[in-house]
Amino acid sequence: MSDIASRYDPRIIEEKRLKLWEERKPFHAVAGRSTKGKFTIVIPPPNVTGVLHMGHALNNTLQDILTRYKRMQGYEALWMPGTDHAGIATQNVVEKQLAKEGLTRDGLGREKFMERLWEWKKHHGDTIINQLHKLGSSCDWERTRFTMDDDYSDAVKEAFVELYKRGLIYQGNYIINWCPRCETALSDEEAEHKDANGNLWHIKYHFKDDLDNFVVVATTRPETMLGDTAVAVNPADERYQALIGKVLVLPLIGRETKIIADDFVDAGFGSGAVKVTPAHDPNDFAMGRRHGLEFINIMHPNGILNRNAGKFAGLERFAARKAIVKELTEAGFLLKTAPHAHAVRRCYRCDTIVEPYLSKQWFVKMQPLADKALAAFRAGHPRIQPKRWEKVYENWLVDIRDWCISRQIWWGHRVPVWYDSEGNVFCAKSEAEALAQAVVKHGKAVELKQDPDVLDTWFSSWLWPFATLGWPKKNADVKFFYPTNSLFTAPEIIFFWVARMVMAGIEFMGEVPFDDVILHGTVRDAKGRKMSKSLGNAVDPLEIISEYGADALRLSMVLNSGQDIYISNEKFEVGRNFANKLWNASRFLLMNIKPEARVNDFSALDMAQLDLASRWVVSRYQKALLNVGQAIEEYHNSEAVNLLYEFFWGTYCDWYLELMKGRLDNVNAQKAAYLVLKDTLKILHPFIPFVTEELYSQFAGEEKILTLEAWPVFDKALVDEPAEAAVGVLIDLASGIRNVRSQWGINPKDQIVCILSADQFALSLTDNLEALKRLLKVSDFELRAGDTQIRNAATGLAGNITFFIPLGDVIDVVKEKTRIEAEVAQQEKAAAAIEKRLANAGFVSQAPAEVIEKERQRMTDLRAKNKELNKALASLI
RNA sequence: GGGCGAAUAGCUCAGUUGGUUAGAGCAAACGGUUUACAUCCGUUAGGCCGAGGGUUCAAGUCCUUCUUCGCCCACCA
Repeated sequence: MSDIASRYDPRIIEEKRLKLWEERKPFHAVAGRSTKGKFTIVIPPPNVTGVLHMGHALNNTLQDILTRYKRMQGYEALWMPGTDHAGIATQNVVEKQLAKEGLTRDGLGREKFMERLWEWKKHHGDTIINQLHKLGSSCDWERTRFTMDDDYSDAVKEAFVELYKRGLIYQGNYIINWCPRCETALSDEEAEHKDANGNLWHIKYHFKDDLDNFVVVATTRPETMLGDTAVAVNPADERYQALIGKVLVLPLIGRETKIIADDFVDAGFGSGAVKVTPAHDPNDFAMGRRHGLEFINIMHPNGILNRNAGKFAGLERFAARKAIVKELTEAGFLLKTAPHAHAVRRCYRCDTIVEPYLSKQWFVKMQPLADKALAAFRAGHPRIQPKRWEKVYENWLVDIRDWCISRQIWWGHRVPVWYDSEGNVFCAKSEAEALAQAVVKHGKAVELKQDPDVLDTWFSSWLWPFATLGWPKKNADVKFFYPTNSLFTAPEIIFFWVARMVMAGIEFMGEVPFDDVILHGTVRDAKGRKMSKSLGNAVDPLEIISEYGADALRLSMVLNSGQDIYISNEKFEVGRNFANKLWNASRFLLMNIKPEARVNDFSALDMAQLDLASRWVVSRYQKALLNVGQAIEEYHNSEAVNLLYEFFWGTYCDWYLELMKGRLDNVNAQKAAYLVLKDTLKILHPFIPFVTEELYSQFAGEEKILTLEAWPVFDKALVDEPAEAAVGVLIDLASGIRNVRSQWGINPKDQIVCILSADQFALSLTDNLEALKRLLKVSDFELRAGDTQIRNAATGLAGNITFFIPLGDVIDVVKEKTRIEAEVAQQEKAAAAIEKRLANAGFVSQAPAEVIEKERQRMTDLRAKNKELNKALASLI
């Protein structure tokens, strides 16, 4: 240990710790093992296609902090890892790969395509899990789950069949969000609104019996006119009342269409007349149903116009738009084109503009589920942090809409529904069960065909908190670890995932799946932009780990976590430097303390004989321990790290270790120094697991798994307010003077030793030392001049009082004078302000007595301090 | 269009139910280092707390209006 390197190298140490964790598997959680109970977190399963990015790094660091902390506290802590099959995303990846080989999924066929998908999963599926290891995540890796594992599929089928039985799943023809590129339905959440600058085209629809006159309709999607089956006006709109029922002729294609009246129409918008395309617009669909209109689908699923589009058939939808506008213009039907900003829905996976499309899909009836979730939420479950998201969550539940869960892709859980030749539906967990149902119905075996569609990825993820534990089996894990305690995730998936997990939890387990939901910020670059591959501003966590270390990555990220997190390379230096400081402070101790000073706990300290500085640092440590624990419990991680940073660096290293240097022969003090640092390593461990565990092991003389060591217990008896006050004064005094710090010390008899440097101002401190002596009740103290520097100066300039002042310091004395003068003025100003306040009749009559007393005391203190400062000032000149 | 949030030092943020002279880290400038650490130590400078109005003995903190930014939701063709 004495030849321990003076610089911390995270690469070597982290690799070593990771190997040890792999061998010993310390993160494995066993149901029922701890008497203190469980602590459960489920990981937000990253997409199996994913590679670790900064968002994951933050998310997983936060989870790891809490998991390690709870584990140290004696809870049976389970952090459940896993990945999500990410239906559309994964299929897209593999399709791209196929495209490179000149293959398509249709060309390959469902079976072969699925083989390719599984092959891909086998080779690339563990990438992100491996990367999570490197971050130091203390997941129970043996339990790693994938949302398409066999037993997980059982859970998905169970959920579907159960909801179907309960009447909460239905199939129907509705307008849904359709992505023509992915050729699948999307849920409302998967079709994101994005602002776009479009046009509002005003088109003339002429009357059949009066071709010279016309009605003007405005549209942002002129190609949909090919599917128009009515024009609607508001029944109260006087301009159109007489025209209701009249027949119009659709431009370009000549189909006849009627004017209908519907309250939906806003007379104030555009011309007040709306073209109605029931098969290609959700509102028009509703109107179509109300008025019994014809539904004309003009488009193939891939966005190419079909034969209902007449001469425009075969054109892609936007090419068709262009062509139609051109023809309308040429034929004189286009009245005007006005620029129009509006929101367009886009596929959240491929950003393609979504087409409202009429098709037969499976839906979950959400109202009954949402009602229960809402009731639970209003009873306080789950708690959401930060609180401002609570309303967002609540509003979504209030305005709940049914969930379209079928997808026309292949990668995913197949809809567990079979049809007979007549189209009868048999919903069952297996084909055999479906067949049995069919036999009951028909009295004989018939041939069944399974629904070709798969389920929305989120239909499996919403079961994550209990399906990962083994549900629908009622095993010990489910019983012990459910419900989970905390869920850490990004606000983006509050609807996709969080709200739906709550619903599933209530529906299938009878209990909300987590107590707390912590929504953390987005990781951004230094300029505040979201990190993205396309912007090229993404910081790769793996690069940071190899350059600065995983500990540095974690510490810096947590330290910088406010609402959003702004990341740039130099921020990781803070974390790296901290780990190095920790390394060196430990090195210093190990080099300087005797073996018998390496004691186990504070009971080994002889408190009665302990020097002032050690009593001080022990007391400060106890307070840090208390506050850090509290901050972690409240999820205020950045605060916890700040406290630790300040305590370890600012208190322990900058002051205590420096004071220690004067009395390295005191074994009792060595014990204190050792104990405080050893415990500091413990409370730092959840944040920076690698370096702390390595050093802790060095201290122990054997390899330790720090997350399995007990969290230190706060001991109120070790809090020593007088010692804190006394050393506080010392520090106050010393801080004001350049370079005095290392010349201050407290000897084993609790006497202050002041070795004055070549700084004349220091001499003036005699007065302050007298005051300090009184305060500390120290019977005698030494004033000793003489370090190398002073001696050197003295040799050259003996006999002259100015020999204490090296030439450059004259300027410093002047500076010091200026500084004190400014301080005096400032304090006088403050004292005057308080005096004024005290003279204020309203203050005296209305402020609480203790506030007044405090203010009085403050004023007295300020004035007294000023007196002292003035004296010091006088002695300067 | 509806809702939510933010605005404090050059940057990132603290600032507890109104009650010290508004703090810290980073960056900057200056200075230091034979003796754990230059990934170190010290010092300095830098703020009408976004703007206006109000409540109060007292406002960074509470109320109100405005400005700017961010986020979420949304079927006005």
